[in-house]
Amino acid sequence: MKLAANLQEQVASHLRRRILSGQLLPGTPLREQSLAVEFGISRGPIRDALLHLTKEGLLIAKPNVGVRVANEPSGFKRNVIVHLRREIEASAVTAWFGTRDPALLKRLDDNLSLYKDACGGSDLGQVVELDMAFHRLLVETADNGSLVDLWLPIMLRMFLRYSRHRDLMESYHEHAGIVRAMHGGREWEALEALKLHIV
Amino acid sequence: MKLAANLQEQVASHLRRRILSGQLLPGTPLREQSLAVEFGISRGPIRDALLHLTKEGLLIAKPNVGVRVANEPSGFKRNVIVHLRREIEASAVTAWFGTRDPALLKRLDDNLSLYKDACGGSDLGQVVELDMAFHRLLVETADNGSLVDLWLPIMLRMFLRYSRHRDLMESYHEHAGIVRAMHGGREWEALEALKLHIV
DNA sequence: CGGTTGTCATTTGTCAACAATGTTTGACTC
DNA sequence: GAGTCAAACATTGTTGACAAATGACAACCG
Repeated sequence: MKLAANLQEQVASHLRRRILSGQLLPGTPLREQSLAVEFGISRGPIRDALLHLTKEGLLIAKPNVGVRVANEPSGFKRNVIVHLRREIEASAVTAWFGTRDPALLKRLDDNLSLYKDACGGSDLGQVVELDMAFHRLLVETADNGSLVDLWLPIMLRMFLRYSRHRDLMESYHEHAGIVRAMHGGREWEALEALKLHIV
Repeated sequence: MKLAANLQEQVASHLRRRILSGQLLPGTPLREQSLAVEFGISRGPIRDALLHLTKEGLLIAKPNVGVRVANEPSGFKRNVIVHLRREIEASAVTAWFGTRDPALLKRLDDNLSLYKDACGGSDLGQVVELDMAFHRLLVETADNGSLVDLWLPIMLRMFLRYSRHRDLMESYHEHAGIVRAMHGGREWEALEALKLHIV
């Protein structure tokens, strides 16, 4: 985890985690002034952070009224999101099989062992963090990470209902299966496992 | 064109148009202070607007340094973007064929006639505007427009190289072909025309 | 001469006060 | 008692001043 230099990023990261871990439920309003006193800073950086999160799809904003935590996507929208994520991550994995850079495998292995522990524990925020980190690693490797900014808002919208749709340990085994196929150089198997994992 | 109440939106729209129409080339730095005096307002709303456009992918930001107009996506990234746009817009059109609401056809027809004129003229900004409006109409109809915020940043990134990759009049005929198939209730033909149009 | 350090101008980051807008409350009318 | 209006409040929008970070360039040292 890298710590951001500017307040804006710090606030954004903090709020993002609180939303994704379910501490802030959909519909909860976020007031600039309250957050400012909570973080002990002025409203400026708070505004920037809220704008960030709004564009990422985690908050929705109404002019002159404020922002609140976004609702889970509808079934229709979620279905589209699933296909988009598959498209992006599959493209990245396919690209990796062109190079088979072992550096990625190392990082995925490291992530996996942490993820396994987290799934056993009770810190949902940690689980979300590592799950996202895993997929981010996949996306980052392709084309100098050019897909990340495309992928992130899509991923985040999907994770708005994270807590409700997953058996954590099963999720770990799916990750492990993907990495195993990559280790073995079995491209089709990796892509298939990835596709089945993203639902 | 709807005029936004707050300065932030006005600035964002204005800059967005200048970028998409090619008046601001990739790499061009945008300084908060300069823009503030140019628009005759303070730096606050400018900041917000730049943050907006950064999240939309039109600008890239470096902390403590500033923003500049983003480069065209790489070939690899562009290819992914094409698939994402196809997925989103095809989903929307498929959903429309479930209802066949004639209101959309009316709006598309109106857009088409304006678009035809624009493609004949020389105002590239106008052409871009109407082209985006056409596809936005498609996306907006499905699921109460829930796909728009997903679709917009993807669309915008693709339009960063708008001027270079299109014969305008041919683009018009492709739009017309899609609408024709929708009028006739020929779903497969509409989807196929859409897929061929997005390249 | 190559590299390093210090200074300076430029630009973004942060802040607190003020203005404008939206929402709620409560009196007033019918 | 239901509806309407206005005033009070809460919240976001905007502003200008100040602080901190960055990059360029010149002076300095090896």
